Amino acid sequence: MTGRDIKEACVREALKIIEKNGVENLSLRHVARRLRLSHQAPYKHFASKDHLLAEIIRRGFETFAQYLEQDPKTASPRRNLRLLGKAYIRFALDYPLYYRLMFSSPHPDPKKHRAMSDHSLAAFDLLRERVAALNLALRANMDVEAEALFVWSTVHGLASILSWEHINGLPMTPGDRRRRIVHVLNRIGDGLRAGASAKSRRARVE
Amino acid sequence: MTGRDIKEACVREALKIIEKNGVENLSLRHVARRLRLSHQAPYKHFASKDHLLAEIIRRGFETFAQYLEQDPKTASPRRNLRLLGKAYIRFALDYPLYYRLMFSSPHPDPKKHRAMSDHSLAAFDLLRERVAALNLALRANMDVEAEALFVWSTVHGLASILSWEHINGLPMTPGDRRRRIVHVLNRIGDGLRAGASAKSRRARVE
DNA sequence: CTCAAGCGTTGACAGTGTCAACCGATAAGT
DNA sequence: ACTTATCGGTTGACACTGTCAACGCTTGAG
Repeated sequence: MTGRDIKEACVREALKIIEKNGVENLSLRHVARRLRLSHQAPYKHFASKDHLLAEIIRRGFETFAQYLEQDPKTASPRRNLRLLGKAYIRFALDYPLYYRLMFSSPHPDPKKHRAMSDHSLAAFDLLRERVAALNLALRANMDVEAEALFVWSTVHGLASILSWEHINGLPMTPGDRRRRIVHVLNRIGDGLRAGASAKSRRARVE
Repeated sequence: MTGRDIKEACVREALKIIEKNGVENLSLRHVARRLRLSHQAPYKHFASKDHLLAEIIRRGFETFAQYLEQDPKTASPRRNLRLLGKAYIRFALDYPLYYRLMFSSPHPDPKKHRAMSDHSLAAFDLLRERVAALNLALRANMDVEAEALFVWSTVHGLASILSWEHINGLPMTPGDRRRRIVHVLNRIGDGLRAGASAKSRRARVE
C-alpha cells in the first residue's frame, strides 16, 4: 500500500472512527496507528487535521449533489420539485453521518469552508430553479425566493430531525417514518398551492 | 471572588471563548487562565469539560423554554400555534450561539444528554399540544403527530438556516428576513388549513 | 480544640496537532 | 550515467490539552 491508497485509507479509517467515537474524538494519530503508520504519515497527504475533515465533508457534498441531480427530469414541474425533496431526504437517511457532518457540525477551515458553502448554495440554486419552473408553469406570481426558503426550511428541518433521531433511535417504525415523510412533503405541496392561488394578496395580517 | 462566583465566571468566560474561537477550541485551561486561576480550579466546580459544556447547553434549553412559554395564551388556537412558532424563531435569532450549541453540535455526555433531549422533547410536546388544540377547535380530523412533525420541521429548519446565516453574514436585510419569516409561517398555516379541510382522504398518491 | 470538608494550589502523565530534520527510492535533467 | 530534486515515509521535539493525585489553607461543626 502506498501513495493515493494511503490517502484513501485515511479517509476510510477516519470515517470509521467518527462513526464510533464521534467527530470530536477523531485524531490523526489514531488514524495513523490503525494503519500501522508513523504519526506523521497522514500529514504527507493532508496538510492538517482540518484538511482531512474538509475532504470528508467535501465527499459528503459530492454524493449529496449526485443524489439531488440523479432524479429524472419529468415534464411536471410539481413532480420535479417533489423528486428533489425526496432525493434530499433520501440522502439524509442513507448517510446520516455525512448529513450531520455537513449541516450540524462545527466546520473547519474558513477557506475550504467557502468551497463547501458554495456546494450548499448550489443545492439551494437547484431548488430555487425548480420553484421558479413551477411558478412559470402555473402562471402564478410567487415570491420565488421566499417560497424556496419555505421549501428549503421544511425539507432541511425534516432531514435534520430524521438524521438526528435515526441515530438516537427514537421509537418510529420504518412505516411510520415513511408515512410521515410523505405527509410532510404533501404539506409542502399544499403550502405552495396556496401560495400560487393567492396571487396578489402578498401582504397578509401577521 | 470565590465559590459560586467562580462557577458563574467559568460559564461566562467559556461562552466568550466559544463565541470567538468555536466550541471545538474551548479548553478548561484557557478558561482558568483568563480568570487568573490555576488550571485545576474549574474542576472544583465541574467534574469534567463535558460537564461544563452540558451546563451551558442546559442554560440554553432553559431560556429556550422561557421563550416558548412566555407568550400569552389567547383564545385562538391558530394564533397560539403561530405565537409558538414566532417564539421559537425569536429565540434562534436572539441566541444563535445557544441555538447552534443545542441543535447543531456534537453533544457531550450521554447521561446528561438524556436530560437535554428531554427538554427538547418537552418543546415538541408543547407543539403537539397546540396542534391538537387547533385540531379540536376546527373539529378537523388531523393526524396530529404528523401535522406536528410538519410544523416542527419547518420551524426548526428555518431557525437553523437563519442562525447559520446570521453567523455567516449572508446578504439579507433585516426587512427581508422579517418578511420571509412571516412568509414561511404563513405557509405553515396554509399547509395546516389544507390538512384540516381534507378530513378523510389521508392516503394520497405519493 | 479537632477535624473534616470545600476550594484553591502544584505536579505529573498520556494523548493531541504540528514543526523540523532525516532518509530512501524514484523520476528528471544534464 | 551521474546528479539532483521531489515524494512519501520515518523519528524527535514542542506546546497544549484533559485529568488524576497530592498538598495546603480556611472555615464551620462537633
